[in-house]
Amino acid sequence: METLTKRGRPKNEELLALRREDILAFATEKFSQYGYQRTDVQLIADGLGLGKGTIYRYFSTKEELFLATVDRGMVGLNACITAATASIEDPVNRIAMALSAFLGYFDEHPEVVELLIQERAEFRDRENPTFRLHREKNIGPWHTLLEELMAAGRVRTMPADIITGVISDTLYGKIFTTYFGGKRRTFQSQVNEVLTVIFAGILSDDERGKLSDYLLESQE
Amino acid sequence: METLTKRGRPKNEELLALRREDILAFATEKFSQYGYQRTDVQLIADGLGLGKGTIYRYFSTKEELFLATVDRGMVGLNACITAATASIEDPVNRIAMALSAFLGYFDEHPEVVELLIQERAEFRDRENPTFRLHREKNIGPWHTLLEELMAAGRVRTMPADIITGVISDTLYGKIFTTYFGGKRRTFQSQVNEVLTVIFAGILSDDERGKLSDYLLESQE
Amino acid sequence: METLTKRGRPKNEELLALRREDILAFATEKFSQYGYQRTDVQLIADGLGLGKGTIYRYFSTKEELFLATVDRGMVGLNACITAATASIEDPVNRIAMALSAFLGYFDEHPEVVELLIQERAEFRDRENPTFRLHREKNIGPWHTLLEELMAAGRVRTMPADIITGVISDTLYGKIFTTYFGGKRRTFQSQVNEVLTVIFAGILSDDERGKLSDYLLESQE
Amino acid sequence: METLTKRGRPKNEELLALRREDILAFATEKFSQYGYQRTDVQLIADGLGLGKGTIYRYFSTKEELFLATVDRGMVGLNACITAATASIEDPVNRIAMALSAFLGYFDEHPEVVELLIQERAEFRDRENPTFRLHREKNIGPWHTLLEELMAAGRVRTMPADIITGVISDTLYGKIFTTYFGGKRRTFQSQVNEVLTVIFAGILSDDERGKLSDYLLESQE
DNA sequence: CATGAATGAGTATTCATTCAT
DNA sequence: TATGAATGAATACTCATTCAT
Repeated sequence: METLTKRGRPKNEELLALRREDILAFATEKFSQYGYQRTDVQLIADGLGLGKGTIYRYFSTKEELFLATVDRGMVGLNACITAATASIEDPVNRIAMALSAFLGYFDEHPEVVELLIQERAEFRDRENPTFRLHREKNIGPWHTLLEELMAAGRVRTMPADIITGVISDTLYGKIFTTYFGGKRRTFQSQVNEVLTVIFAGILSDDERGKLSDYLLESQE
Repeated sequence: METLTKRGRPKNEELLALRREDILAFATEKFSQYGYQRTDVQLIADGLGLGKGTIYRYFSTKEELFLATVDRGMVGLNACITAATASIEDPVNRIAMALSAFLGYFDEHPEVVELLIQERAEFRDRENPTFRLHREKNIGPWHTLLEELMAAGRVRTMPADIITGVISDTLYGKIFTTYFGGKRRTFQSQVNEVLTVIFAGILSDDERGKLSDYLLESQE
Repeated sequence: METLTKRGRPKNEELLALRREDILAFATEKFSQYGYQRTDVQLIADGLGLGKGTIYRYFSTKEELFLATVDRGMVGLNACITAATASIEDPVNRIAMALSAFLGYFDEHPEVVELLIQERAEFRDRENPTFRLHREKNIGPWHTLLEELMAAGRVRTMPADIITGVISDTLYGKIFTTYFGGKRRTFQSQVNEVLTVIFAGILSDDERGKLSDYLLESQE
Repeated sequence: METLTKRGRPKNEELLALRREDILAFATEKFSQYGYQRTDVQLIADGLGLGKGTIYRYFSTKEELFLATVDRGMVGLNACITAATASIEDPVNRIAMALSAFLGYFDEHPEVVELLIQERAEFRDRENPTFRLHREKNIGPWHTLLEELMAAGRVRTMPADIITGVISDTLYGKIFTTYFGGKRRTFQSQVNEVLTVIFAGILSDDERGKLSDYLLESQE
């Protein structure tokens, strides 16, 4: 019957989504700034000029709010990698761009690194950490790509998940340790270091000769 | 320290034996089990059969107690690496053994990984995270070693700190991500994966041919 | 009330029918089920398919809504007693029927017992508890009746309000304590127990011999 | 080992019990004054000059504290009845004294009535309401007594639990309804009313003639 | 008229730290 | 010296009520 005579204040879906995004953006900032435990929900509400109850209308617990910020961060990462690699034809270059986009995303959004670390520390017992859910959802095409490159002799033959595993470890290790002690090097040099070592390890002898083609150029 | 000045029979051996080390060992277990925030000092006191006030006689705050457990973990790591590499003559093998000992230490002491993560999450603003203090204290000889290997043409020429940086990132990334989602592979295969990729990246062409010599042998 | 002035077909019979009575009936159920404090207005609105604001259009506060449910319960009690005694000629029988109807009402509507208890607990400071307002409004004719019975020698001579007081206490005591610990006996046996003891106490010696005439018959 | 060398601040059992009693006494006052819900634990702590945490050292939840006050009230009731009936030889008189002591206890401790009502309202779902636990624990000897009186022909023959049930209902009804609307009559006249009606109902014809012997004398 | 989004006062409970014994 | 009783600041979450649409 509601479909016929819509009564009462209509809800504005668009506005709701905007508000949700506003809350997540601000909560991301605060959680990354103070850590999960020390971020009072009141602080978030105040900072947004909202009542605390309003926050709880959108996220029923502080934990849910926090995990939603992590998810948002990973969605952003994925979008960034997709955008960066969309137009790259050459598969090896695609991989290089993906690594670069991955590091670039966290370079531009260090707050997301904090969220990952906080999640790891405070919710260690979660069965499926957010980053892992996203990794599993998005890793498939890269495995396919690597296997094609192996077949074409451009990458050394080995199980694809060893490669993505090491890459993943390296990248996560890098973002964690980088922000562990403050940035020490430029984004560009970080990317090149990773590419230099990892590509040297996985590329076939032929491709290894062209390694410098895949590095970021100095932006003088 | 009592061993020097103690004369006569102490009144209560048993109680004297309960000291810093006992507290730290138990606190390590609990902090890694429940996380920093959720570990009550009371819990630690109870588990040791001590009064809460006694804990505070050894460590003046909970934070100090926690950081002391992290430090204890790093001291243990260093001792482990030193012991593992002490009798190895060949420098490349020493490096391989150090990597192996590093991974092996955290494999045997996953609780120390937790401590590092907890420290990172809860005390992000510390100027000098414990692991970094220890890294800086112990990295020097390895840089020297690498430079000698470069001079001898066994390792590709590049700044030594890039190599140790990548190794460090890889290792930390590995210990973090490994315990992120539960262990996925055996210790041995982890070590070999790391060695395979990293040594392929840093060794000179000659040495790369002998890569398999440095891997752990299957323990069938 | 609409029945007088309504002309033409109302726009939405169904919605008009949802009114005070529907809200009160549902609120009675919920208040008795969860207690005053733990019954959210939202719960009532949801259960009725109404907006929360709509509830507030009928009752300006939660307290007002609650007290209206208690009043409704007492109105129902009164109607029940009136109906049960309307056609009884013999005054002693009328009293027996009134007691029976009283117990019967709460037997059939245990939710009203809850409302009385909740009112007592949550609004103790009200000058005039709902049940008392109704008692005072309806007790007069019973006093008159008792006095006539005393004059006729069928009831022992004593102040009528002592009798109604004890009866009232007994009945309220019974409904409270019955639902205190779950029902323990059948409605019929409860009525007979009360009648046995109370009538034995108030009836004259002559009438006491006929006591069994006033008891409920077994419904085998 | 503690038995030998007792270390640390010794606990003073006596003081602990005193403190517990102080807390219960004050909490009884406040719970009966404001009701369970509206009594802030802070209010109790403040009123006692204690920290809120101290209250929680003695009672781990507000609910536990509250239920302990109810239990304390029932223990007091029992002690009062025991003391009042201890030296009474005549069994019928013992019963009269017990009823009198019961009503007298609640007359002197109206706050306990409030606790019972609050318990009923807020914890309706408890399997064993406090008053019932105590009733069941203490009712046995009274049943025995009544059965002996029946055998001796002093009380009409009927199941003893019907008598104690009606008495219990009447008494609880009286204390509830009395405090429902404020005291209306003196303690003495209440007792006599109850005795008059109930004893008339349960005593044998012989004993009924001596009913006035069991009533409280006017205290001119 | 009807709605439900927004609000924010209100509250039980925890736990690091102190200090009297 | 060792203890553990006492403390009170800190904080997530609820829900009656309002009011813009």
